[in-house]
Amino acid sequence: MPVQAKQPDLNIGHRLRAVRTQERLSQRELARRSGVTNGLISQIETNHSSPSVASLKRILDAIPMSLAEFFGPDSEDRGKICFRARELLEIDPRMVFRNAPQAASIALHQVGIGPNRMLQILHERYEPGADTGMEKYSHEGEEGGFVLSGWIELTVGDEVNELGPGDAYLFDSRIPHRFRNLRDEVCVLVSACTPPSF
Amino acid sequence: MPVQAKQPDLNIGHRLRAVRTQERLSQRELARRSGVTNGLISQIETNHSSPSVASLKRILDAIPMSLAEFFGPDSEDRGKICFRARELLEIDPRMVFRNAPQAASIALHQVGIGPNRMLQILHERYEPGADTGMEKYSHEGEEGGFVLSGWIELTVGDEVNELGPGDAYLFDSRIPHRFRNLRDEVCVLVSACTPPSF
DNA sequence: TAACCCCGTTTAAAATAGTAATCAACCTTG
DNA sequence: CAAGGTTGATTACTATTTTAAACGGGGTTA
Repeated sequence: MPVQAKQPDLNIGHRLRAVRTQERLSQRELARRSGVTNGLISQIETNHSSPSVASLKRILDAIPMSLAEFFGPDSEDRGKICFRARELLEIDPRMVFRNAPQAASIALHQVGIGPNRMLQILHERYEPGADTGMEKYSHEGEEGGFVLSGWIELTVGDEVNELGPGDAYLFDSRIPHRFRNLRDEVCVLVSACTPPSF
Repeated sequence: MPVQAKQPDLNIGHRLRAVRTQERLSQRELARRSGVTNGLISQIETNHSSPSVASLKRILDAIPMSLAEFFGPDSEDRGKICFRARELLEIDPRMVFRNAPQAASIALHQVGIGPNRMLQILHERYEPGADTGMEKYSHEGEEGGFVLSGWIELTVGDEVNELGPGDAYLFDSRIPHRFRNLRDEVCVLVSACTPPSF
């Protein structure tokens, strides 16, 4: 039986071993939980066999970890953890919303500084009349938020809604979208996107 | 040859057909570009065969699309975008914080339902004395949040901080962490993590 | 109608993934 | 040191994927 490395670029074996050991599981224990044999896990981790996605899913389900997570990018860096209210990074809205008619009346405060994060959290404040303009489309990922006070009109694709306190949103960043404050009252919200788009 | 559906839950076939047709490619054309046979693509799309990850990768490379993208949230699915305050999904804190001494006094409301999202946004409410317990370590990704009112003690690794209104945090989910409300006042915050861990 | 070109599906053979069992090596504990 | 437990790796054997080549259908053109 010739033994040969099958997928040098797609190192499933290394990744699987990494997640398994991080979970402090033995091959046998993971095999028991996932319903495959320990031999298979050994072969996968040593790249002696390239699993079917069905098998890989069964194994990851026992972690549990999604296939998307498994194939996703390794997060690496660390940095500051806590940020005081006045430490938040103020961001110029005109740098973000290029063609916004009323960008000046938007205040953005970002949690953390590094561009190397997977998650970007913003405190956003929209004065009456504030308008981001229709953003063509940003990068892959998702964007969501939670309205704290006031009202904001959110346009995503051809869907339009006005959200109030306690309301929230979540959408695919690739769809063109726009935020507008139509009311006389300031609107405040907390948003998050992944990965950072600016 | 008995024909049977193999993976009803993990509908690779449907997904692959979706991305292929969106690329305006025929099975044969995609087969030519990826180096597999058109028959295989047909069988995968009809769920008559469950591909190895190696095969799936070869096919996706010809799109091109990463495995993470492929298994990520459906780029096509019509997820809801806006969620009214009372539509938020209430989550049982005991399901999230397994060994929490005071999990019952934590209220969690999630934006969106699907487990297939890249971004999980939560509205969290900690009663006085609430405690998540030290979470051993969750999965890869980042976690961040923004304190709206009250005070919360956040322990990440060996770093301890108490955060108040306007303060925020952001850290690597793999580091053990804990939230505790030491005060007499309710603490409310909005958090986000990527990717979803539950 | 026939001849052609594309499409997606199906079929028998070849290649490979997956199983069950065994192996040697490493800890513990007595 | 020996017994009993664990670990990860390896081996024949079986089940499944994957290939290569057909099949049947729907257009277009002559």
